Amino acid sequence: MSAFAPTEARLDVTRAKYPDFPRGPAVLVRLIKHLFKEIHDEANALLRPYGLNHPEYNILMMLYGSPDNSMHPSALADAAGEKSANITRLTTQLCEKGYVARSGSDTDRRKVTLTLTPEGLALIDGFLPGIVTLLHKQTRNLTAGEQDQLEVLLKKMLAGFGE
Amino acid sequence: MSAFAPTEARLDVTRAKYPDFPRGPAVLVRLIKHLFKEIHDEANALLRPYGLNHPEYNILMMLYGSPDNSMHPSALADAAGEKSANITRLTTQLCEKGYVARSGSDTDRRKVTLTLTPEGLALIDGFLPGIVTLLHKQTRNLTAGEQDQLEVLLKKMLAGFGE
DNA sequence: TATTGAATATACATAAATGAACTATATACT
DNA sequence: AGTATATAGTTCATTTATGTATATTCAATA
Repeated sequence: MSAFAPTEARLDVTRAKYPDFPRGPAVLVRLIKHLFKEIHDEANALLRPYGLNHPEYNILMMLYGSPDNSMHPSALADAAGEKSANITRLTTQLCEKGYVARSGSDTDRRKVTLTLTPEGLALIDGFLPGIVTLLHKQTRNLTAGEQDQLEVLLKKMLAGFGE
Repeated sequence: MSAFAPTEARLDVTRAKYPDFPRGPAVLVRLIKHLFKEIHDEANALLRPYGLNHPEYNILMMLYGSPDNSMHPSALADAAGEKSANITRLTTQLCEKGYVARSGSDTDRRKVTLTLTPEGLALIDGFLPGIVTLLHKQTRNLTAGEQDQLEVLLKKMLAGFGE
């Protein structure tokens, strides 16, 4: 039935050996891992024809989510959840492909500005319809009300981190 | 305030440029990415003193979740969500560290059985208290009822994949 | 029983991510 | 001004993950 059932069975075995292991929290964590993996894999499959992988897509979308289509590498690292060294590598690739442009800042010459090129914007316009379809597909089992509920609960859970 | 607020701001910008982009589904997907990253990072930090990373921990726990503390590589790959080539590498490491033993199967000699050694079990006993504490910490913002609700919704969402 | 096909595990080459210096610029303090 | 401290970004070595090809074994069947 569900692909998650074996995970719950393993959890039962674990709890038989180690009764303190908390079922609820463990299930939630494993569900999130499973969902992340599914989301990640499906997005990767969709993006492959465009010559992009998931991290590259993320970077393009972070830039697209900025009013002027541009960000500094450190902000980008923060937004995309990548290490700054990785941002350098990924944005270099995107520059080489012509989707992103690097330019220096006048006010602070340490800073670098990364901006979507017209080609980058065109690429985004190209894959966004597929992404929209995918997003709807990935949440199709939830009603609008359930999506709202889920959003509230996930935000609440996330707020408990890093304190 | 919330570390998630900038993500929502970016989403608003995106929707201004591309109105079809579905807010609810996109928020859910990004929340799951954020949560996964936090969970992953915190677990890694906890496990580092034991000389383990998250995938290695996962493998140990999958074996521990089996009644006889053992599994075949392909089942392990499935359970841990890793590619089988990666399972070979990871279990080789764990064998070298003495936490897992490889042995051939009598009935089907293609198969290899991976089993937790006494040292592996002792290691698990060593880190499990910390894991239990971490799991409680990661879900502390949710009441028991909310955890149940969240579990139901996540399972429902997960069921929509791969059909 | 010999042969083909499918499944399993691994080896090897390639790609991606991380962590620890390193360079250059900016800010703060005396 | 001059020195220390902090920050931005990159480079490089190492670790980690993935994809492809290969070897081994079992099952089916001619």
